[in-house]
Amino acid sequence: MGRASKEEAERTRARIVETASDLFRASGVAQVSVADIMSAIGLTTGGFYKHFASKEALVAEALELAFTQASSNWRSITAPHGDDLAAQRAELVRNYLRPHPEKRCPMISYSPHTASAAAEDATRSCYREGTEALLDSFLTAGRHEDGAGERSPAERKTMLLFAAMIGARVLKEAAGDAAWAEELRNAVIEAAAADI
Amino acid sequence: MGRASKEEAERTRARIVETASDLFRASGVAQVSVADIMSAIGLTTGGFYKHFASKEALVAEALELAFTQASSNWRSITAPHGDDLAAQRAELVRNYLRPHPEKRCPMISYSPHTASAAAEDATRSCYREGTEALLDSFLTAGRHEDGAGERSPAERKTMLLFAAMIGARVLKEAAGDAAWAEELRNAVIEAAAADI
DNA sequence: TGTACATCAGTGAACGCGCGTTCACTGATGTAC
DNA sequence: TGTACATCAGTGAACGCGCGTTCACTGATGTAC
Repeated sequence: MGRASKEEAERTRARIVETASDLFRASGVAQVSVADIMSAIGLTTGGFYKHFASKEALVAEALELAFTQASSNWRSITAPHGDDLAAQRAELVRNYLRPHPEKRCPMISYSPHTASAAAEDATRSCYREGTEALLDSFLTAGRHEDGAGERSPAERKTMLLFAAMIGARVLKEAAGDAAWAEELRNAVIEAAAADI
Repeated sequence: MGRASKEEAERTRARIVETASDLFRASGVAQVSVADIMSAIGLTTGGFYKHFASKEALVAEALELAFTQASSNWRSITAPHGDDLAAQRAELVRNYLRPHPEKRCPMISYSPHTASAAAEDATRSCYREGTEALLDSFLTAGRHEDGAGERSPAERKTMLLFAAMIGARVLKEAAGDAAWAEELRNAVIEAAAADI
């Protein structure tokens, strides 16, 4: 043991953020303890506080990373469809509503924590900005329209789709298998494919 | 103190469920302790276990009550609009997306708990059935169509709206004030009013 | 109807557990000469 | 370059706290005679 080198320490810090980001995303912030995270990377609990002032301080960084990963994942999904924007958006929705046990959506996984009083302002800002980035990315996958003015009717319909895709997953995750959950999923996918 | 009468005990039990239902709905299951509930009705913690085997057993009953109240609330919203089904549905959406700090939506408040491993099957079934009832109520507010066969295209669009309304609120509650949250809300309301 | 006893709703302290955080300690790393 | 000392990443036990649950106890209610 003994003191770790500067490079090692920096790598440890990064691994804490990466591991926490994955675990929080899979199970939620409240369900994952500091000890869970540290033992997942083979260290003991106490060392955590050499890198972060509190668990909450980690949450903000983990959330930021989760949004970065989600953003890049969305780009990789839309990219193959070139200029066919409706196809891009439809593929995004289809992929979003496919069941992934591990890679859940940060907008959903972190929402209970962020909505609670325990969340610091930094966490909430991060959530706000991360979600806005995903929404923007979703909008440009549906329609090109630069200009910070009013949303076009088409954009407002795309926003409806965005909300629907998230609502469908929230209900699905809470309800598990249910005929209506499958129907909701299909209704959202159909609407995405049909340009509403 | 001493032993309470049968009628009193029955009333106590009912008050526990009512109080828990309100508190869980406002703050989430994990954020409300057994002591919180009991002290809210002026009793001490220990007495709780004369009525329920565990906190989890209460959750299922509280959730059922919350869904019953939400259902009856939805009926009171749609009722004044008589046969104008589009207006019924639009009013439901508008009301749902109005901010109420206390009367949050059980589908949202209970979702983190129900989605977690801590939830018993009874709780999950209750969530499933309660949500199905609200969805059915939302569908018949949008369109009359009895017959358990395939959903009509119009019904599938109404299901999209249902998911969107919930997704918009989840994001709004986590993000708080944000321009895009307001835009999402307006997009969903607009779609409801316009029959999509 | 009156009496003696059993029941059991509610009390409040205690238990056990998990968790976030702290702390004295270790020893390799970094630094000053 | 070599040496002596300070730093500090990581250890692992301990602390404090909140929470779900248990338990011995109280005394009014319910019941059996």
